[in-house]
Amino acid sequence: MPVEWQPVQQSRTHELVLRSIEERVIAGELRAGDRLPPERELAPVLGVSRSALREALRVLETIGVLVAQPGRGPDAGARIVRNPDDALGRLLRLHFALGSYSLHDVLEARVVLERSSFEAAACHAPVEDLDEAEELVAGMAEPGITVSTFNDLDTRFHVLIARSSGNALTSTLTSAVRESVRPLILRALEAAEDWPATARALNAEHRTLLTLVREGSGPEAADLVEWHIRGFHGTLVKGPDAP
Amino acid sequence: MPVEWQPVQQSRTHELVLRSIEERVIAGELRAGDRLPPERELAPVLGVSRSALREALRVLETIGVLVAQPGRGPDAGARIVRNPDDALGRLLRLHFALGSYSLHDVLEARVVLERSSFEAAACHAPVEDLDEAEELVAGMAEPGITVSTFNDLDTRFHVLIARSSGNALTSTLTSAVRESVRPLILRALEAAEDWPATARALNAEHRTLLTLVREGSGPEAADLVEWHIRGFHGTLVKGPDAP
DNA sequence: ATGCGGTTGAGGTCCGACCACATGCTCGGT
DNA sequence: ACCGAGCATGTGGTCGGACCTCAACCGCAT
Repeated sequence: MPVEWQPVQQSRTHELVLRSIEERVIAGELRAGDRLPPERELAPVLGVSRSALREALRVLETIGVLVAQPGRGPDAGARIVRNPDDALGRLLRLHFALGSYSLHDVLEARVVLERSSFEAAACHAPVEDLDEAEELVAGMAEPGITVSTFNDLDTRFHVLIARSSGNALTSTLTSAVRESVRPLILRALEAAEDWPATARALNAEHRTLLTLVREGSGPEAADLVEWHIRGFHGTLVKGPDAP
Repeated sequence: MPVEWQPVQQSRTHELVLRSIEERVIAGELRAGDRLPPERELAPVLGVSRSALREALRVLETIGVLVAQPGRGPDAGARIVRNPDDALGRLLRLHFALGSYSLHDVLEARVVLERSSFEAAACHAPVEDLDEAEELVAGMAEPGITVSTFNDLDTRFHVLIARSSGNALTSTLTSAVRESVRPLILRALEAAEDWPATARALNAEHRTLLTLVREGSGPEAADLVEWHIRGFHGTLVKGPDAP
């Protein structure tokens, strides 16, 4: 009485290679900073062609686990690294574009993640991060600021707070989720009726948020950022979205 | 007075291909279900070799945006799909193994995400999902259950609730985060002093959680799941972790 | 000692060939 | 007319070799 019939997946070679390297990483035999043997050596050792190996390496590269550099120095070759942010960002961006996730889903995720970020940041954010955030807010207060620059600084503001919360994982997730809706937000801002007023209003919230974080008022900051995000997304769905 | 000097990034060919396809996806020209031209046609059109194209396709495949099947039917060839879960799972698993994220980070992320999941599930989870969850809980109550099976069912329980919350994004994230610590949890459970008692205690919490969700008590369910997860991770850090 | 060019080894790219597989069609037998 | 065996075709998957670019290194000439 088998519970379920699962399709027996024949493995393509590069998947085998991938699994092999993956296992080494999970077993702790490969750690950040380690170097892999040159492709031309590793391929015959694994018993596959260089193409197959290269495809596996490429996958690891897009996951943010590997970087490769030509040349000869100590930095050359394939090295294990830890750079999840880009990979996660691209992943969510594409899937959001494909409609795997609705705008509502992203909104809720942002609220949940950023509430947590701001609450944690209020507890233990380094002052230098807050000073940097201050500069970003100041930058956004610039009169005559373009939509694009504002969007840029806004993203960096939210991501910075997430990073300063001390939690690398939620920081990465926050960043990726924020990135995934960036083009949408950009379009919405461009369609705003009174752009300077909108910018001023949004930035007033940023300033208040920063103040709350500085004085350690975690819950208040969390509530405000939820309101901030929800308000923002509210203008999104009412934006240039009537098919 | 240039604002910043940015390193001019020479792009590797497959990155260009990737960007090109990515743009089509984001622009909405490529949608889920669409098929790409055969590799042998597409490569010369893009002006690159098949190898370079294949590397780009491989990347898209690991992101969960593409699947490829040989053969000739209507299902053959490269098709755009939406399957973010595996990709995200592998990504977090590897990065957790590499130490990009501490156990504490994962704990906090789980708490935040699953609180949200359970709260939302209490509001609008389909009854069939809850019935399925009921079965999982019953399965975990089985006397003499092995650690491995329990871990399996536990994972499915949490992921199921996340999915039934109606938010695809937080569901994916929850699932991926839970998966990333699965081997760790497995080891911790195996090291438990009184395994049957531990299993009973954990499952009593599951049952209560399910009841709370059924009766729509969102906040209570959220609080309990936070306690549930924190307690669990508490045994983790005190577990077989003394080097 | 210094500066410059060749050498070397790394990844990046390309090409051409073959393999495995599933579909779809043709052809022959019934 | 029907039906099954078997070949043709088109797809991704794999392989091996060749060449390119790049960066460090070595050694010669200044």
